[in-house]
Amino acid sequence: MTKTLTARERLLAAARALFWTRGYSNVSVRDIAADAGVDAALVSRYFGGKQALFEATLDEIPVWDALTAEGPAVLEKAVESFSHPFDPETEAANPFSLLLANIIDPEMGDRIRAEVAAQIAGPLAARLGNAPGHKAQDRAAMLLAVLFGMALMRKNFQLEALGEKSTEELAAMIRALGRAALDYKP
Amino acid sequence: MTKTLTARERLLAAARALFWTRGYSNVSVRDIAADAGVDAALVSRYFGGKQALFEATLDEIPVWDALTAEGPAVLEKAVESFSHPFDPETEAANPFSLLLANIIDPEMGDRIRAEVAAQIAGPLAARLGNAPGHKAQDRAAMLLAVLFGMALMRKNFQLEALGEKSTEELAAMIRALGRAALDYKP
DNA sequence: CCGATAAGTCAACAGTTGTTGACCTATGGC
DNA sequence: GCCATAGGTCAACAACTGTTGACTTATCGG
Repeated sequence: MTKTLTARERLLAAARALFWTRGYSNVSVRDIAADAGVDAALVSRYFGGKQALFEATLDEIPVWDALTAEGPAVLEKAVESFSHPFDPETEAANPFSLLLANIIDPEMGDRIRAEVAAQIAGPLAARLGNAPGHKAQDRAAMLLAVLFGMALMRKNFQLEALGEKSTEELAAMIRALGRAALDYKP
Repeated sequence: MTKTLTARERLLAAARALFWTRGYSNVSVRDIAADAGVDAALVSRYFGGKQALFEATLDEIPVWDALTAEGPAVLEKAVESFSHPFDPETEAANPFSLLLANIIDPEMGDRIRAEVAAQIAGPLAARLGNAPGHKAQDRAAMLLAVLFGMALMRKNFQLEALGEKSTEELAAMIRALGRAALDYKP
């Protein structure tokens, strides 16, 4: 029976939803506490402070689908994970939103950069593999640029052309750009 | 003789440099005043407040090169304006940095979205023009995704693979993705 | 039933934010 | 010389930030 979550759990859930969408320094501990329905002092009590609470939400990032795929499925999984419809509810649990929302942050930018390098860019390059005239790191960077670029245009810049597109149409657009990234030869 | 700038001018210059790189809510009026070497009260005196000062810096955005070009030169100008080496000095005057740094901001996000739609995405789509099976808005959105995506990977996420690249190498990568964007057919 | 301990509230702290009104201080016209 | 005025400083304000320690309340073992 999980009807009554503990205050700690409610804080963590509220923190994730807010941090992942608005960014670290745009969220106060009082905002989080209010959403969780508890006192703000509990953030320091239970987690040790605002920074530690943010760090705790980072531990909840799931492993990226595309990194467990093989061969051509890597691109297809990557495309899939970036073409879901834009729903503000779901968005609070989207790890890529977290990265975008906090990469600008003056306090957490470095932390996010490290996370991306270690959990996303590095593993992706390793999975793409090297080939003659095909530096894996370059193609990984280009693929990520395409994926995050399309997410940015759709969710943050909210370009009119992308707002109305279905999952399939979006997937086709991202797939076309993703192929160009993976086919790139210097 | 412009040896001694007026306090108003120094405030505007400092505000642009800070707002365009760190983002609106990550900069305090005291930060700006300190950089300008004047009192923070002058921000409200001369501009009417922090928001009005930010708005004043938006008026200094130059017209994007690519929007004055014709035919294939549109892509080439666009590529060029996104492949300059990453220099923190120059960056403070880069309008695309401004857009990236403030699109997340809870207070200024809407303002930036409007700016992009009116000054960038709209004009670009108009310049690309429609053709059978070639919706201009779609291709404009994809091109912008490629451009901003690569800028994001290079300057914000600071991917290792892109840090060492020369202007020509970067231009080649962005050009390859840009072509895929403009060639896209649904 | 009773006391210990966990779970949570409350008020207060010191620091920072944007903004305001009172004040100072050069400069130039008469 | 004098004083009006633009140009600028200073101290203070209310609101908000993260964090702390004292306090209250509920739960449960004996």
